[in-house]
Amino acid sequence: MGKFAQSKAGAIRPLDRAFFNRDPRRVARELLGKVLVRKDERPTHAPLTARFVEVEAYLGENDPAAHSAAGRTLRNAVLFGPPGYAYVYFIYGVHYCLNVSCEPDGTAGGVLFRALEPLTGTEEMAKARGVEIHGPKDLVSLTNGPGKLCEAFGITRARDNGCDLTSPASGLWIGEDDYHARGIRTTSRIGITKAADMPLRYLLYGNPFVSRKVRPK
DNA sequence: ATATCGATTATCT
DNA sequence: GATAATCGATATG
Repeated sequence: MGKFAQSKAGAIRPLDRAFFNRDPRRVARELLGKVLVRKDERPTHAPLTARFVEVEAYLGENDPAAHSAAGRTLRNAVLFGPPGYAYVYFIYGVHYCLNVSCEPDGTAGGVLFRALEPLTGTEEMAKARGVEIHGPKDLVSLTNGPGKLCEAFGITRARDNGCDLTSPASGLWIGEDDYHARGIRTTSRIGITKAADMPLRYLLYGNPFVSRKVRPK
């Protein structure tokens, strides 16, 4: 654990598949406060953990902004499969983004992971990101964006697309501890042009690790 | 503080 | 051949 880690995670229990076998809006809201875990095969290797503070729901074939809007392709096949699996895509020729599939097999729908609050393994995350951490405020830049969090966790399509996020055996999974998420807000989604006004972005209001600030109204 | 812009490639039309 | 669920750098108020 890095010397600037802010909060601790208690014992982390994996979420079950039923958690993801629901409407992506419900999954998105309830993912806030849960924990993303990366633990690779090396026994001496400390796990990377970080708490969800910002996600977006994508509604499958009825959502013009979703990658699944035009039907199943090789790229988006995971979204059409069973719930609880990682959909990783490559964007702008530069970045990876990570989603979890939702709803039953045959129904597309997913949640994009937009920002996390790092808990443990921050030194390795900084190394993966190519940044230096001099103080607590620098931790923000590790995981406050969908491309950044993938870089911090070493997530690529070749390595992680299709992996089971309900199983610690997969090395990348989602769990819960006793943390209770407070101050959930919704806004429109970021960076899209179609269906840009739907309020499907979920975040912890005031949390410094979200990708963009939200002004009070 | 906000705005604009270039990078770089898998994927689909 | 065009596009893209981003990021970091640079410019400007």
